[in-house]
Amino acid sequence: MHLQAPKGMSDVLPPESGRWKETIRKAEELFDLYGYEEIILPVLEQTEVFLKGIGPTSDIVQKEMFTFEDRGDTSLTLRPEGTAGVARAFVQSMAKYPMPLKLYYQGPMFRRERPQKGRFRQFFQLGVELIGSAKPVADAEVIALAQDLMAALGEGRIDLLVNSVGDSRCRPAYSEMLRAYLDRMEDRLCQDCRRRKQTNPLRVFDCKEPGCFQVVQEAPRITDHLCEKCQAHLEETLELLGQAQITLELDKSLVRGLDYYTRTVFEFRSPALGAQNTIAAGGRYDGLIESYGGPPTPATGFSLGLERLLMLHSGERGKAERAGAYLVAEEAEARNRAFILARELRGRDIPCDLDCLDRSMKAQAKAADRLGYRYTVFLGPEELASGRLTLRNMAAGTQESLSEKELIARLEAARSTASKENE
RNA sequence: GUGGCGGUAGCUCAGUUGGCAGAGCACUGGGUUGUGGCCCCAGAGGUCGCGGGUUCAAGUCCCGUCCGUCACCCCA
Repeated sequence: MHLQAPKGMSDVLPPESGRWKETIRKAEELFDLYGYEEIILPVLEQTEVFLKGIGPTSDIVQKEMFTFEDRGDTSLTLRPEGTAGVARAFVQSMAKYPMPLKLYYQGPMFRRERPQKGRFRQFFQLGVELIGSAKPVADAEVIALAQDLMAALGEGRIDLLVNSVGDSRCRPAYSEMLRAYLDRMEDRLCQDCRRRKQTNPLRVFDCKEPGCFQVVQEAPRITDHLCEKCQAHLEETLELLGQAQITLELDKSLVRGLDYYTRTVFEFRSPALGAQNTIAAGGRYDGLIESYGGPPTPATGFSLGLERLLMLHSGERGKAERAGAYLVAEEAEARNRAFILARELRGRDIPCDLDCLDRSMKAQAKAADRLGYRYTVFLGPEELASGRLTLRNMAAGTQESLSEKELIARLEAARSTASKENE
């Protein structure tokens, strides 16, 4: 029997893992720049958290959650997204914190879907939540932050789509209007949309069937039926984003799958991806925290799919480059010296490595090249006899004979040059 | 949950009307380069996804099953 990772869950191997780490590090730098602090949450929540937050009729809750009974009395679920957990933690422990609260989170999310390009059962999200402000400037800030993330970490064209889905005042009336319209057009809708019409009429806007597309062209848009306050909120948000020189498209058919969204919703999409082309998405959720039993608290945020973001970087894989040295040694005595020298170098923060497979000098030199070390140190028979070591600069192909002391000094000097270059 | 395509060496794949399981890359040893990259020689590496069936004979044909992939559904 072959052991393998569960369906839709993959190992992130080096050197890919290095790119992950680097991307996460840059994102965190940006979060910090905007004044967000990390909240570290459990990967499991009581199932109730997601039922109430995401909505019992949503697909995520209906068929995509990894849910199990914990010793028979509590139903637990692997988190399918991050916002519900943040809201739960807020109500549990942070309701008295000074507002606004600016939080970011990162980690794996889980949805039991059929995997395809850009969609996995375990996927890694980075997200931010700005809690406590109902003002358009809050929406504009998280969108601006997301935009900066795209600019710093994305590649190629990335489109920003924005819309408003209204609030508890204007959305119910609109939903009725839309459903009535769709009822009249029923015979032109596909099977899926006839079902959607009942469960979540807004989603008909997402359908790719040509017939439905035509029907939707003529359909009333939520954006044209917002109440006064939602309308003003949208206009102010767009105004701020315009002033910030952020280019976007007001997409009146943009809707989102999670029930908790109110007013502003947005998505960043790349045409370079497959069918799953949303890299980051989010919006406002003014009712969520109150629905968890907390004080009425407006909030807005977004999350980003790391795998999808990284998929944009096609094939560019530079050879790994390492400061420091690879130590090549032939005979047993030389190998022992290399081992001691490696400890000495590492103690001085100089990266180094050496053979542990008893391989030939040639194979070791090859390894030095493959691993990308800037220097190779040779402890061959000649070096052993003379007591001096050979330091070879791999890029230049030059080398010199040095005492161990001189060699260490040389590598230390090179290390500080290297760290300056990286800044 | 539904559908299309696929599964042969670590990776990418070839394998004829059923007839001894192959190539390139990577890997290991060696030659050459003063000691890596280029080149040359040699070597190691395979339950042909798994189970059943047809056949003298199955990687190849049939059935089932698992896994992967892309799309639908839905979503980061």
